[in-house]
Amino acid sequence: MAFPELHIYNSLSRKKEVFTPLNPPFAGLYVCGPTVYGDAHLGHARPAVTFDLVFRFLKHLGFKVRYVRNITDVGHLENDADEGEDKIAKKARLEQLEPMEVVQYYTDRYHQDMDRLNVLKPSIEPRASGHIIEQIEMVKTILDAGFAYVVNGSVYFDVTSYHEKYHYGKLSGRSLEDMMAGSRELDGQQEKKHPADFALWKKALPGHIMRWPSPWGEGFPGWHLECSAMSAKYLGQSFDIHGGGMDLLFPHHECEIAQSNAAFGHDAVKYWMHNNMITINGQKMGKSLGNFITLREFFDGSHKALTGAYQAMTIRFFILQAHYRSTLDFSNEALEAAGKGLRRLLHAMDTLKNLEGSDTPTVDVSGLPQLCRNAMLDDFNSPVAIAHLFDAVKTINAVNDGKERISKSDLEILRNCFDTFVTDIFGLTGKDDQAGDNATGVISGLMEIILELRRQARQNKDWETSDKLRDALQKLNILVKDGKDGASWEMTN
RNA sequence: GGUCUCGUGGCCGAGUGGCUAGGCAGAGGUCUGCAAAACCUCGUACAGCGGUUCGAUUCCGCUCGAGACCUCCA
Repeated sequence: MAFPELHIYNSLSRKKEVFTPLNPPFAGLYVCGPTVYGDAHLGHARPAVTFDLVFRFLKHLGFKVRYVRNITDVGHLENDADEGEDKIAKKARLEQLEPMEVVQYYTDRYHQDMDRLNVLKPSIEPRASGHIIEQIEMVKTILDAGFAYVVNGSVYFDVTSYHEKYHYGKLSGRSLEDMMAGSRELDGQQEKKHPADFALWKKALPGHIMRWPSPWGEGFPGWHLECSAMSAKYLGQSFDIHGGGMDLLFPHHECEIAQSNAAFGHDAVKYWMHNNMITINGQKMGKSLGNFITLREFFDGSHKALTGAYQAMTIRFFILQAHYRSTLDFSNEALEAAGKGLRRLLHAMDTLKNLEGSDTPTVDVSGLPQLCRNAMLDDFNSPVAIAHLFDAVKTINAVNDGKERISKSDLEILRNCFDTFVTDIFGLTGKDDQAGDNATGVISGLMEIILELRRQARQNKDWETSDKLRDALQKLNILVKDGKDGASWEMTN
């Protein structure tokens, strides 16, 4: 089977490259998932949606994709005054919970958020805590290869000796000398031979709750090891695409590269993809800055910076309307704009269902699928593909108004194109995700009754009753839309 | 300080050496009992200053400004 030329921007080469899978028709994709010690915020939605798009599009192209996205439940070290305390462990102690209880709680909530964003589940979602053995094995291999050393029950990666044979810093474009200058006093710094050395295995202090036995004593795996170990386990020692946020490029991914080379003797990853950050007031939204808004707060509008609640689909569309390598600035205005645009797009899809073909067409839309496809083949350029779809929206409306005519075959092409791109690839749906299926059914039943009563009132020119119903419904965020063929309604939060 | 991005019309955001995306807002219009919704029409913007070029928003240099990474971060 031949695949069309997909161009992917590779962070390693800093340019777009033609995607050539290692083992067609298979494609391996690994993405750094969340550390589950808090609710996911808008920033977490970016890689989730971005690589969901990659996942969906690769499948659309005919690849058999294995998508691995990990859950980090061992926690990374805190580098503040807490002397190397594990994030998960810290949260656990504060809340008087078992560490795994915290992990379970936030993992479940993460899944709920992802479901609402219509992010497909990855093929495998491995947990770091479930792969301690694999990580220990990898540390052993790196030690045997001579690229690590043991100090005091901890194992450190020896960047200096690694750099003699390989190139440490090739992903981030840093030199060892620079890192020397920029280093600062951290826990364990005295134990390291070089400031850039990083922990593969860390000895657990007495108060540390999360700990596992190892050849070097009780401890826990280093910050970067889990991704190397788990990607190798599920995708092999060489695989196609590794993704994650730009902020992980250094040191996390740089260290992953070093670990893989040290352990396997070659690079593991062919294409590195990095999504850019979401900003708020021009600044990165992030945990450390405390300027984040959780997805749940968006869904229910409870954060004080929000002027209202936003549907999950609005957030998804907002993200897709920007290219994944650009920063995306959040504001209420921008989100509202996205929501309205999305509604227009979905509304046109409805209209499309009812159009009829003509034998004397005045428009030609047969090129649309190729335009959308080409945009996506060019480094997943969803905003351009969406722009093409909006051009088609204009045509759809014109046909609907009787101003233009479309051929039956073009109509079929249009329907397929919207189904394929809007629904399958962009994962945008019009279904209301706020209420459960049961409640939704009841609501639409009630609305039918109410609108029928209102229709009767209007027939009798009883405008007072008609307007009263309309206004009352509006207060419940239900918008009544009077059209030529009667009224319809919509939830507007 | 080091490494690196970016600066597009009121807002969000694509893209390109010449043919000047798209969405939202705004203005006008169609429809409507009114309104809303829906639909149609309308905007030559690319930080500043130089340079290369027949021609630059797009290439180069400088200035100014913003941001990311260098420490956990998506």
